[in-house]
Amino acid sequence: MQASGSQAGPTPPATAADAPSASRRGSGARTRGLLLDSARRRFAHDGYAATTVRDIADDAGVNVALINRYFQSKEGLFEACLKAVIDELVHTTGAVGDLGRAPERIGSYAAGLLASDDHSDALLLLLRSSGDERTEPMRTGLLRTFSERLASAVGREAGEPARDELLLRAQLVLSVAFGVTVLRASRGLEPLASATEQDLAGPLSDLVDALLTGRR
Amino acid sequence: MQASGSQAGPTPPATAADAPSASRRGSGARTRGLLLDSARRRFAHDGYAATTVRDIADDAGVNVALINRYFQSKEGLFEACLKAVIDELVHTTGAVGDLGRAPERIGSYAAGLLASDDHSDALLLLLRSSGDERTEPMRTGLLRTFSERLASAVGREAGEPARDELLLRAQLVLSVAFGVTVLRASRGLEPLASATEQDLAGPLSDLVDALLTGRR
Amino acid sequence: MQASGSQAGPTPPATAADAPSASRRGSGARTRGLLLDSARRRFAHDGYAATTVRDIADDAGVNVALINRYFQSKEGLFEACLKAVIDELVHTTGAVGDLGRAPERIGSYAAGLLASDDHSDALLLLLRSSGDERTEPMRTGLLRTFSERLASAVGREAGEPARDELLLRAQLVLSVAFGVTVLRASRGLEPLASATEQDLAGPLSDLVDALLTGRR
Amino acid sequence: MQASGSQAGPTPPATAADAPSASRRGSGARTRGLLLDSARRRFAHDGYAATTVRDIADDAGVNVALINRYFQSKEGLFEACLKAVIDELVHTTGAVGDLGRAPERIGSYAAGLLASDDHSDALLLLLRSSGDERTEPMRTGLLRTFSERLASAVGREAGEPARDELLLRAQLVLSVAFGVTVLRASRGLEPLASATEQDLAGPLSDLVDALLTGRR
DNA sequence: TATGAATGAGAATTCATTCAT
DNA sequence: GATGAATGAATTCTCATTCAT
Repeated sequence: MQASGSQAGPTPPATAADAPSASRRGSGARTRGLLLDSARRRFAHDGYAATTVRDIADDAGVNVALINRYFQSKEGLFEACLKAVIDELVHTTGAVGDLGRAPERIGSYAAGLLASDDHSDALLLLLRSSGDERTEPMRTGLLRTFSERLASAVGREAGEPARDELLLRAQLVLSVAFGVTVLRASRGLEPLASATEQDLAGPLSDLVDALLTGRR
Repeated sequence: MQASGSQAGPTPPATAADAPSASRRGSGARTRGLLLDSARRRFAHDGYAATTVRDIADDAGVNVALINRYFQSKEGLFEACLKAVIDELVHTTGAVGDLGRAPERIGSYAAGLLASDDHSDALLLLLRSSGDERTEPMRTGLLRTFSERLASAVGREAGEPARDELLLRAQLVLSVAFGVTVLRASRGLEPLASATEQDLAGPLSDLVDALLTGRR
Repeated sequence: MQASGSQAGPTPPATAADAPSASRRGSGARTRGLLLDSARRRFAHDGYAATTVRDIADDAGVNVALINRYFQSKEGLFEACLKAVIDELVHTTGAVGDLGRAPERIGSYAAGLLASDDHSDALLLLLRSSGDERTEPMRTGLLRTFSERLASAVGREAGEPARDELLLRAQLVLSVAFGVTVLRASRGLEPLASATEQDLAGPLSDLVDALLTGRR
Repeated sequence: MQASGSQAGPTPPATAADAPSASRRGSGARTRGLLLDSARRRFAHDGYAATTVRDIADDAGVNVALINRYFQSKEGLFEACLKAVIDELVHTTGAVGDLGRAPERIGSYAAGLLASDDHSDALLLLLRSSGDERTEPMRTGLLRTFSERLASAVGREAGEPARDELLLRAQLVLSVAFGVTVLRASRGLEPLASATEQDLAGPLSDLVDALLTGRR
């Protein structure tokens, strides 16, 4: 579920032959989308500083100068990616509230998230920084939102520990998500690296259960 | 537990008052150590590409050219940091085996690790890459070692689940460690950002308990 | 006979008046040519190590970064110069075979070669090395070709001495060419430094005659 | 016949164990000599700019800083080499006058010169420049002296051509010497590269004969 | 809208030289 | 006299960005 459509296999070079129709008129939006897609992948995997605008443009099969045309700057492109990712995640995780307090439902929801390449990239991107302080609040805001949703999804429940304690525990759940993403991105640590959604669902449910629905 | 002493806050400019005596002869080792220290911090927090050799040298209060003198290249310095960190962690986590199967002991041990700035930097560094493929095996090797130790620390126990399942669960515990480190590095996500060792110990013990020892 | 035209005195700064029109689109080849020209002169006269890419770019009236754009590296530019020079010389000296055995024809041909600034630069460049071993065969190959042509131009003749002896003598003729070039480059050794083509033709014919055709 | 004694094989690394006696006192002169020797070789073969003071010091088995101690600067060391070489050559070639007008004597004398590694280095060094204009006159002076000696060695003779014409021819003889040296330094052009003194003597005599003792 | 060409700032690295034992 | 340590000036190269078609 990328910002803009197309894209089947991973990192499609998007050759010029891709768009035989609509040669000029209105092709701007398409180009913009292609750039957003490849930028997200590059930024997520290599980090902001290690990514070259030329890398991105080449991946998108598009001239470099167009990055500045459509996004003003590399920084601007990064921000656009971040915004897109945040929107996506806010939307996707809106469902968390509906999951109710059942830990295994949260667990398998998380497992699904982590097993998808697209969502992995999204999480990864949230950990990347361009060095610009302005984007920090965006990132932190999303994390806060997310952990609050998670806390309140189970918070009505039982023992009702101190709010902060519950929030901390929710953030630990979040930590697992990021930790798994980050370790899986390293490629090479088996069995985690190639664990399927099914492999992850069980352990994650246990984990959520232990942290949030706490006896103790 | 850095290579060379001092170091309290982040990036100490190494004022002249740091070491008033022993000015030239034989001061090489000290300089090397200062560079390793500031490099570790910079690489861990900003990543390899975003870190400038000048940043590092300035932090260490030392001439830039000395980086090449002592480490051949920026890349060489990074590798040296990685090696140091790995040695440290292998050593530190050697104790894991002795922790026995008690989850709360593992939990509070992990809490101590995560609360220390030095160890946070170490974990963070493990996630950074200079782009050189040669360092990948070092990283992965440590992670493998670590997760195996963790698995076998509890493996003797009871039900003895399939080795891979246990390993996966151990790697999920590792994931939390990395996830927490990565989120805490963002600064700004409260209460996680300023949680103390005590705050973390409880939830982490629950987590370890659920993942490793647990009924399942 | 340079890659691109103009060029009278040494190091022409390529004033704006050089090419007022055709400002951007498609000007790449021209720029490449300007760089090749100034590089050849600089490398030939100052040697590889003593030549700065900035020198070359300034001589060509062009931004330094374009050297890397068009030739990848300083080394790449050097190699390109070498290739161009070799092609030129192989072509130019193809005529040697046609000169037949008449020594005065070879002598005056050589005189013409040595008196031309462009060809001097070509010979000089053949003596320069960037330190890269890969270019050695190119150089030696040309010298071999050249001396063989020279040898066989007269070889059909008379006594037909041992092939090696003849080749050695041909290489001595080559040596004179390089020696003269090298000494003339020093500027300051009169009358050699400012000897004209006519001044050189006679002595050189005698020399060729003595070495190659000769009674012996 | 190097500037300072010792030195058996080519490029002896001169290990510290070389001088077991006279540990300190008076070792300065020795060090100076070692440096001059290795500098000459390096400068001759690699050129001034491509040679690092560290190369030289390492070859000599001596600390780098001593170059500045004894010769003030890299430039100073180069000048010292040049002076030494010039003195040597002025002395050695003083004999030319005595050779009389017999071309074969001059030829075989030249052959001896070219076949010796030491003298090759000397000639090579004369073609190297540090970029400092001050050394130009030294070089040119020697060349002038030498060609005049050569001219007057045969000048008394017969036809007595115009002085300039004779001088030019003498300089062409010089050119062969430099040309051969330069081509032999390239290593790889056979048979010239490994021609012995005997191989060279004959052709060179012919050449000298044709150029200087000219019928014509 | 798109593109090749050009630019300038900044990065790592090398190197001659100087300092302080 | 000799040496390891340190320094600052250069040099090559990369890269985001802007220009002119």
